[in-house]
Amino acid sequence: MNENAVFRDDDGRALADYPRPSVAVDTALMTVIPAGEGSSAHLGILLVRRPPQSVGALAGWALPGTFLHEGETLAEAVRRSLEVKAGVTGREPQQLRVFDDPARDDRGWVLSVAHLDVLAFDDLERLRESPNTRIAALPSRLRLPYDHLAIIDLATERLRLEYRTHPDPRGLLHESFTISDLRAVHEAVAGRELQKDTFRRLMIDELESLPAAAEGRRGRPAQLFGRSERQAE
Amino acid sequence: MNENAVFRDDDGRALADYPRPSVAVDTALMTVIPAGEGSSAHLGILLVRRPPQSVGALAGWALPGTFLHEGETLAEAVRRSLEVKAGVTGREPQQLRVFDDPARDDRGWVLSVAHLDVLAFDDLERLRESPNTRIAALPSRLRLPYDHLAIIDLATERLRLEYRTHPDPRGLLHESFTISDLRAVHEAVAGRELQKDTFRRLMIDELESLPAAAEGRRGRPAQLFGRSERQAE
DNA sequence: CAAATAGTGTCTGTAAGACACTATCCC
DNA sequence: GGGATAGTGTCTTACAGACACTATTTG
Repeated sequence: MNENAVFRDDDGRALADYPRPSVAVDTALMTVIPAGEGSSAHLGILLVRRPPQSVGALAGWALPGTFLHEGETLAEAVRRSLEVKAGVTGREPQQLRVFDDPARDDRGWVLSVAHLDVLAFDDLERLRESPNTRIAALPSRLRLPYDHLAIIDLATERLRLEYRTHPDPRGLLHESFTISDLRAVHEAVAGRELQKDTFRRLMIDELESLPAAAEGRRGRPAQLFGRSERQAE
Repeated sequence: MNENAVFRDDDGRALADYPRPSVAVDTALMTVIPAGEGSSAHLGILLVRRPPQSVGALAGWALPGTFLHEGETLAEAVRRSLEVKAGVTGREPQQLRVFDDPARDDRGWVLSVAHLDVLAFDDLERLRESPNTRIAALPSRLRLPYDHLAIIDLATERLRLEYRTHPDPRGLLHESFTISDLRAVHEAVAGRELQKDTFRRLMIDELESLPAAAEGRRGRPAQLFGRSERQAE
């Protein structure tokens, strides 16, 4: 501890003199919803039902969030909020930006640090029965409170950047997959169709081929790939 | 105000129940120091002298920063700290990230939101006489407190990204300049030499040529350019 | 003239995009 | 064989990087 600077800031005022804001975290937990009948794979976002006492004029769904506790890092607060509110274990929450409009929350002075986290759809399957969570397809027409729509936009943009140059940096696929599987994920993230030949040549160097082919599908069986070490870069 | 949710969070606890962190801003105000005798143009960072009561084991220089005041946005706090600590008017503070290690500041629980801002060297000239500020060349061997070295690295990286694809997004040059001037700035930001022919062809489409040539220099006079509208993109 | 800097012509290698073809499975 | 999907050959275009040349000034 610094003996000279007993809780004083650079301006010489004691820290306790300043009013302090509440600091919250809000998380866009994104996933790729697999293709169903008539729909191709698409982005999804985890929403949680807001408890009755905090429901205002807006709809009852929101991004999971919580207030930062003392002695806790932001990432820890994000993981805690995902666990408590949705029973989901997050992975690598990544900061997007701080929302700092002093009037953004009518409950008081609340800063919110927006985060992005990503989980494979399988890991979210268990939420299917819970009435307090949902996975909404994007773009969503739901009305969300605070800056949550802006957070989702930022998160989508960040995710697109990450997937633009790497096969599966966030682990949306599991141990083995075909290049078609991977392309479906990329098309969902990018929000547009990708050419199969160009895509293959772009990704093939960063994948590790497995000694097996996909089974039980139509057409010529495809080579299976795994995540190579290079993906971490 | 929301009548139903009288200062309660989503978990039903009153906001006042939670201890709140102090929130600070720290700013990497960067510039490009023009070429002198024997040295080419290079990046510089504004440092301010820390007042005696806050000086700990580390050296007496730090990035300018302050605590966030009530009712203030982060950008406003950044501008205020630049004005108060260095007499400088900042431009467009941009968030880099939140430093959130609970133990990062031994004065207490302090989150710091790191920012990047940029000023042309001319606008910093007036600081020359002040003993409480300095513009340090980068990379600096100074020992700085807290996470300030990490902030500078982040800021440098961000600046490189911005200048990689645009002529002068942050206004490091004034109304008119030659492509050589512009290249000197880019070499300072990138930290390496750039080829003059490739650089010219990369930038020329985003510049607006002025009906004049540079005077008072050696060699063939160069065309002058201004910032075109496209630079805002 | 020489020195110095501005600006251009042009070749090379790489890579994305696009089209068309071949390959191999299931029914 | 027909349908479906996997995978490749190859052409075009674009563009960064590099080298060498020409252009225009000052001293």
